[in-house]
Amino acid sequence: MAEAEQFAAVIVDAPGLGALDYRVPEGMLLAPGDRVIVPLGTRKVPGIVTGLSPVTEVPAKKLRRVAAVLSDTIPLHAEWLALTRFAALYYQRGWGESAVPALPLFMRRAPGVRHESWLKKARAIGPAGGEPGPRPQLNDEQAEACRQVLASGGYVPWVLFGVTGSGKTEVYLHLIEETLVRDPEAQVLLMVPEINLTPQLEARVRARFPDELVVAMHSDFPDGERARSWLAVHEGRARVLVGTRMSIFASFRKLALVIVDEEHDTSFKAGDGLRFSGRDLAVWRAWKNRCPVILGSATPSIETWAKVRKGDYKLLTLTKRASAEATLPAIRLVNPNRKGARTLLTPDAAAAMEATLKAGRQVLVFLNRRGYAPVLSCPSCGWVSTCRRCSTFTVFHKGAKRLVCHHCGWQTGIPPACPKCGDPDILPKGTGTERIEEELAVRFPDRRVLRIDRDSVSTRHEAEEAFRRVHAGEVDILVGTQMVAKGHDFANVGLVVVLNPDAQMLSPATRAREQLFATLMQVAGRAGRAGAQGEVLIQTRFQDDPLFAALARQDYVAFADAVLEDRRANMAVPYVHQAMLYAEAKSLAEAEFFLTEAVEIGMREAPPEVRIYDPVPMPLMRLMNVERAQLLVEADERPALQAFLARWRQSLRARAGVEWTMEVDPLEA
DNA sequence: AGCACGCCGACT
DNA sequence: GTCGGCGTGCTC
Ligand SMILES: [Zn+2]
Ligand SMILES: [Zn+2]
Repeated sequence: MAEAEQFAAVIVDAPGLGALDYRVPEGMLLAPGDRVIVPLGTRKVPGIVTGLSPVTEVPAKKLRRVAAVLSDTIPLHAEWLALTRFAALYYQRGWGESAVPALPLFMRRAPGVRHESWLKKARAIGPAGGEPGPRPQLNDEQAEACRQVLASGGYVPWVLFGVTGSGKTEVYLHLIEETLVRDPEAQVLLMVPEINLTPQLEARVRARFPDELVVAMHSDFPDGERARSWLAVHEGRARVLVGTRMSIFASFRKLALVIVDEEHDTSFKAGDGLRFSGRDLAVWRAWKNRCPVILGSATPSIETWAKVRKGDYKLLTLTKRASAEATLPAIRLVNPNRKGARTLLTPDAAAAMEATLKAGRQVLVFLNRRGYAPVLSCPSCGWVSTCRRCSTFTVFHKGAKRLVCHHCGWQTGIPPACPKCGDPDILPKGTGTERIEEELAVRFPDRRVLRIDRDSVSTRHEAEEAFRRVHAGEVDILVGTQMVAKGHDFANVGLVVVLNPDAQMLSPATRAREQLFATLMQVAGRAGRAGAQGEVLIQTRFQDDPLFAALARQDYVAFADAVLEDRRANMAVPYVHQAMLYAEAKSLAEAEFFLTEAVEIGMREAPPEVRIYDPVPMPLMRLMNVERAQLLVEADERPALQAFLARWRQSLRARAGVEWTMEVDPLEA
């Protein structure tokens, strides 16, 4: 006897399309969450079943049939469908656009001939085995933090606030252990900011839980490996997932704890595609799963701190450095050399370096600028080296003998003379790590200087080798960018010199100050961790700025409270909510024209509480020969903004030659 | 997003 | 006369 006809609602990765109805062929068994292959126009595309119904509104002649169901594993869980749907609504995209690309390619392709054997191999991975690694005794603060979290029930967002070296990781490991013990099916997500920190932490987690399957996920993984981890988590075999922001879209069978390490790190925010915040989605996911979420940081982001102050997030504080003999470094502020001086390095800094080196300790010189000089320029006519494709300078790299665009990678050779006036005396202007390295080699001829930045160590292996040399004492002076601030402890560094924080002090970006504070706290944490007190010498002409006073006391709370007060007074984020509309075109005029039209449409649709600003060129106006403009939209209340965006997005009409995207909660506004 | 359809400029 | 440029619109 023939069964009643059934229709499947299927989401696909195409903009502006909702769920599409398809006929379910007789004999095909479908459930919500099943991955399918469906015809779309002339193509066959992957899709996800979101519902099944005996009726449809779609006219019969339009209806087509589901081509195949990918039945190699259990359907996607309802919680995962809810997550991707929320992300789509919140970040203003189609459901299919958030859900389908979140699956590894392997999980959205019709199975090939080797599919079965791959699955068998993928499912064969098991725990590391061996003896569990050491379980250090928790100090009373760590123990109290764990006690509070474990005594709580259901959804509670916690901020684990602790300085570098206060033992946050040990708290994570303890909470993970307890979570896994309490429920044999429970799974944990541990998110970390950067790929190069993943293997380190992954190894530590694996060593601690040798009898459990611990898997990793990050964008450097080839798809096969990503799919293997994905499947292990989806099927509930993996108990712990360690990964970067993309891992927030993993499908969990029973998520029982979410941890976001270094939650203030900007890498949790996706810069292209669906511009989601991995940290914010982590909080949503914990809420949905009625489980705790831990946001760990020595310098929480200002939006997170606002939630602590409001009482939305609960605070756990670790004040003690785990190694008892470690003391806070002494912070000393000195005036920078006057503008136009030959070098960035002040006599004060040089003298302090001399003393530290004499005492047999290492020096870390911090400068957040790669290359020899940010630009090459002609003193006679004012010519400056610029990128052919972007509206920016090309950076002078002396060793490589190239001028390089740090935004698009375009390069060119060093011109022998000024291309404009022929003057042969073109000069590097400003200072990067390469130049400092050169200067220090001259100034300290019998000291060994090592530079660590993305140019000097491009592979993970090279980076490890460089850090090994520092640890082994084969280096006296270490010159580095951001790269040295994160994750690595240098036990014998007695002095940190911060050459030019004023570059960031002068930045107009809203978040520049708090990011600088976080960076300085991090580099300061590199000094004095092996008993003797370390020193941090900062060259700045903003010595009265409360930022440095707070830094000297390592007082994040005072700093963050002051920032919040300022933001409230100026009605800035996080007290207002923002979205940005970006337009890209061959010319700035076209991009701005699109946005001007968008403003007109918006003005008709916006309720009074939504404020629409004027279109302006993006800070980097031209990138890769594409010119860009942006438009800021703001509201005091989130729901008003979201409702407006949803409607506005539908009204924006495509224009030939103009690409547009929307970003909710932009980092830069 | 793809992909087809369609309407105008320049080549065999 | 058709080859291909991309502007426009549709996909259950
Ligand atoms: Zn010149
Ligand atoms: Zn460029």
